Amino acid sequence: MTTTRFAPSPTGYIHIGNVRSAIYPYLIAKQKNGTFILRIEDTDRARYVDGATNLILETLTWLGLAWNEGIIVGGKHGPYYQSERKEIYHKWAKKLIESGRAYLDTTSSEQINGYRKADNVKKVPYLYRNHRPKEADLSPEEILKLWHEGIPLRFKSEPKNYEWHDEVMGDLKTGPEVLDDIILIKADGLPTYNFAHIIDDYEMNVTHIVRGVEYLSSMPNYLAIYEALEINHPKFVSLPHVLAPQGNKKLSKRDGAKSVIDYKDDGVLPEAMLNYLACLGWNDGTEREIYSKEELLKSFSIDRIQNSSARFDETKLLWQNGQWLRKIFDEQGAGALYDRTISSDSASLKSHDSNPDRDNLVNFWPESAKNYPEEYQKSVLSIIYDRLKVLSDLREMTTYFFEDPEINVDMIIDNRFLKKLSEDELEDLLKQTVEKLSDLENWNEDTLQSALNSLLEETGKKPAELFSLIRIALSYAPFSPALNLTMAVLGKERSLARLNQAITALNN
RNA sequence: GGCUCCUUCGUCUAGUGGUCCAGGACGUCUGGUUCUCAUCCAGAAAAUCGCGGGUUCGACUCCCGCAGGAGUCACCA
Repeated sequence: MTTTRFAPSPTGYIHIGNVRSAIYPYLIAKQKNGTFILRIEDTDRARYVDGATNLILETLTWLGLAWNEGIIVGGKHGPYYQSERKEIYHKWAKKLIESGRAYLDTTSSEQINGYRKADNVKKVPYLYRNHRPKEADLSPEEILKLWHEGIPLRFKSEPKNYEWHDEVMGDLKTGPEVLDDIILIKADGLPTYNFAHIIDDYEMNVTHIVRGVEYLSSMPNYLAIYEALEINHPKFVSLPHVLAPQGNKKLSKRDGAKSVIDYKDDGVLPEAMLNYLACLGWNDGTEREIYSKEELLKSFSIDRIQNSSARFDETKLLWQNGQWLRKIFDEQGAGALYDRTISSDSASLKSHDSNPDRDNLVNFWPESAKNYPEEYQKSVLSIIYDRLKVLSDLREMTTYFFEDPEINVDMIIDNRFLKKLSEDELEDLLKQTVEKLSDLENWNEDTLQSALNSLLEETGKKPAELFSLIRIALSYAPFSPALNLTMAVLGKERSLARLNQAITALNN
């Protein structure tokens, strides 16, 4: 029976750099019909952040990583908050005291700092075990009698070599110099991570510990504890770091690593996020790029996890998102996408009416859209879905077409087709357009199309240049339905007014 | 500094001794298609496989050394 766990501490949000230690254990457990546990490691009361647990729940739920044992859902190995498991840790700690492998740390922090400095000056590595107090030699009975809250309990290490196997990193080994007397139970009576996770994983029958490589250097100390406790250790799966887009640093909150859940508000689909993250540092050896959760469950294997770190690339994430957007739109219709939008923010979109026609996104247009013919609305709908890269753009895009746009000359100047042209030239082209269109007597799609065509001939510009200019001047949108349709819908007066506005804006 | 890990196109990666003068994807550039913009399609540029030795008929692939990068040395996880 495969059992894995995700064991975050509630000290903040889950960011891109550490969410793979939830995704991979989920896949490992679920593909074998095993158990995926969610345990909260809240033994550090100082760093506890209110609401962090909810953020974790929200993130996992959004990604579709359902745990079948843990907080909220319960299970036979609870409680799943470490802060509620104190007695269990103390029971195991006593076992270590009784076997002579744990002792009371009576050293003050000032003393410890002194040792550290002295060792530094002597250029020898600081190890606590070189400075054990005489109380370390007390008999188990005496230690048990003296132990009370306020005194930390330390592991009594024995220097030796360790060799072990990591499912990702392979065979590893270290020398005796890395072993030290680490704290098992802190002065406040709660265990350290180092001790607590070993006990919990054992009691919860965890078969694979999936965690970041930063724990690798602590491995010998953990192995020593397993040994002293006379219990078998799970398999170790160490995940390489995710690097920040720039530099060579591990992605971390300090460097502005974004919360995974923030991407939800940005309009990234959970399918795309899961797909991208799972494939960052893992692949099945084929050239496949798109995986649903079900497909990941089928293809995933631990031995194909990369052992070098990977850089987070938002561009590729957005590409993935575009793929998924289109996939879901094609397979499930606009309503399915809309449901995902409304769950985050529906500021400028009409709120969910009772019994809406889910398959017709037009129902969710802002009020102002009603002033436009249905044909135009539908055209806008298809044009938007063809171009959508990020779901939240939907909100902004509706304003391009249905609200009065805000003038932004930079959009013209920075346009990839227009930046080759001078501002005078742009202004000239717009003036010619206004002149041509002013003469138009019948203002409809057909007459507009022929007017645009002859304008193209007269100016000798490339279609992409002339039409991009007119499009932006008209709608301030980077794309739009066909120009003739747009102008027909806007009407002569409004179209010309917007073009003239753009001319004025260019002048300033 | 000690210890440990890592090192193939800008980025994610394929590659387990010959089929690799290194393949795919993102991004970039060019062209085509669709009503002009997104998509889609085609093509191009892009890695002396970190460096130096060795083993071998033959190495990106095995061994050794070096360099660079990262992680870790808490009563944090």
